[in-house]
Amino acid sequence: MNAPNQTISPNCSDCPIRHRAVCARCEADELQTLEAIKYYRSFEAGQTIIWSGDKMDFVGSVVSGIATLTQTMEDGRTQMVGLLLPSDFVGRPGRSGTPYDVVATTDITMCCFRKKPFEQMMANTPHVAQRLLEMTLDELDAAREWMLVLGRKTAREKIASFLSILGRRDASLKQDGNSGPMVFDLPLTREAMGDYLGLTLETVSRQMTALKKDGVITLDGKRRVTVPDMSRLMEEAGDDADGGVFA
Amino acid sequence: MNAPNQTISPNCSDCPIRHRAVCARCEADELQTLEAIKYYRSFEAGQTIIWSGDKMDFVGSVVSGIATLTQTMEDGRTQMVGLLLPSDFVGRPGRSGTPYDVVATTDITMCCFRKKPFEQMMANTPHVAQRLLEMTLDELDAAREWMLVLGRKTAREKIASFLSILGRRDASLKQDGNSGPMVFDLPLTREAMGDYLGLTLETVSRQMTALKKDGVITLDGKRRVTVPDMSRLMEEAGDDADGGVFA
DNA sequence: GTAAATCTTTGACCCAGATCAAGTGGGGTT
DNA sequence: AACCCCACTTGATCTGGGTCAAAGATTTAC
Repeated sequence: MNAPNQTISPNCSDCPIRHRAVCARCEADELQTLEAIKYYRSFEAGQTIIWSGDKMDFVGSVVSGIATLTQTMEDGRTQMVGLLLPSDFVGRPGRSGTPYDVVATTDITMCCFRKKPFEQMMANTPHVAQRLLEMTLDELDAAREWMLVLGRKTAREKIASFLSILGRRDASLKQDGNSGPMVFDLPLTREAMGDYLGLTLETVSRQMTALKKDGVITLDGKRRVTVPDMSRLMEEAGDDADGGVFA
Repeated sequence: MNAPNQTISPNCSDCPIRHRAVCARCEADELQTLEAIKYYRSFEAGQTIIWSGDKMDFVGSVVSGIATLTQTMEDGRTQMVGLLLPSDFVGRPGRSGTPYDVVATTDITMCCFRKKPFEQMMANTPHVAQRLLEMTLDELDAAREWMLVLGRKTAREKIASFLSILGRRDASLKQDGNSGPMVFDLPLTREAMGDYLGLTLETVSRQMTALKKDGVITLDGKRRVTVPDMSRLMEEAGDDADGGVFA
């Protein structure tokens, strides 16, 4: 269906992901194999990277761009079950398929490893399996936190939770020393936000407007968000002050 | 807070969990250590096994009884994020705490391993880490499937999804050759079901009545459910015929 | 530069599920 | 047997968010 570009790159120095993903250890001696089997792959905005049920012959990390994990019912209702931002890992070592679609929301580049050799390497390198386990536990925590959002929060709280998570993710990526107001771009349309939050796009729009009116956020255009007071936003989200995990 | 009973048992022959959990391999040579450090722990219905935020110094499997994983907001809204049935594994190797409460719903017995030695063993036994990873991926799939339920399904579909998952879990435990109608007991109150499904207890009750009236299920008392036609139930749940994963 | 296609906002109305408020019924205890 | 305690059911009403519809506002295409 999609014919992705595919380029081989000899080293990982341009991966901005050392600190989170597996790729983080590309230079460790025992992982030189990773370096050897690594390749880059790009997809255009809107392309489906993997279809639900398809076999997936690689694992990898997002280098730049954004993708979503979505589940769809026969009648078209869809729920986003994950958001892949730069540095996030995709892949299910030991599994052949995915139970959800992976869709590029923007143009996206990924750093990939073919699954077979990756798994082989995993079997020989205990700490990689442990690292993978750790990442998977993070994702599980995030998914469970999101269950609370979906099951029990109001529309306003859902939007605030989303913005809060996104803002924190964004800040940690660009290593903001959280000084001053937080500014970031929404990587999703109102409809995609609705699919993440279990809301309609109209409700998303209305609640964004309401948060703006109440001074919780500022909008510059439709997509650029400024949060003058993070703790205020988290209060709106109904979170404990400490905030939560989200990958 | 809770002072659980604690008994040391010399072997795992009474664990009905060989096929799923880590304990499954108690007899493998390389895992004799597991046998050595194993112990049993019992909790009464209603006891909180671990409080959110507490450190958790063990991992283990449920031998008998049922426990729930729940998250609670300051104002008391709660969302169940997982259900632990016999054979399910609890624990976060490499993590010190849990981000949710683990509560015994019935009297429960668990087969536990102290975390330190368990982790040590994990580091030396690659396939255990891989097994753990696999189990965690299962849980992640289940959590994501549940996100679709919470975010996009109607009350009736939620109830049907819950019954369908529970019925299948129950059948696989007692190795039913799915012959004839499926019968099982609800391990949860209407309120707990509501907390799982993001509904109020009244809505749960009403939808149960409606499913009964429409012949999708039969109720014997409040808790015993009969499903005459499983595919009918799954249709009500809005699932693809193949059904989904749930741990 | 204008047209077409999106994405977003806003308004009017409606309905599924929440909330509030009585009941019902079974299982213990004395 | 009479009482209590809980889990559960059922009814009446309310409301947050969905649905339907119609404009803006941006971006893309030619």
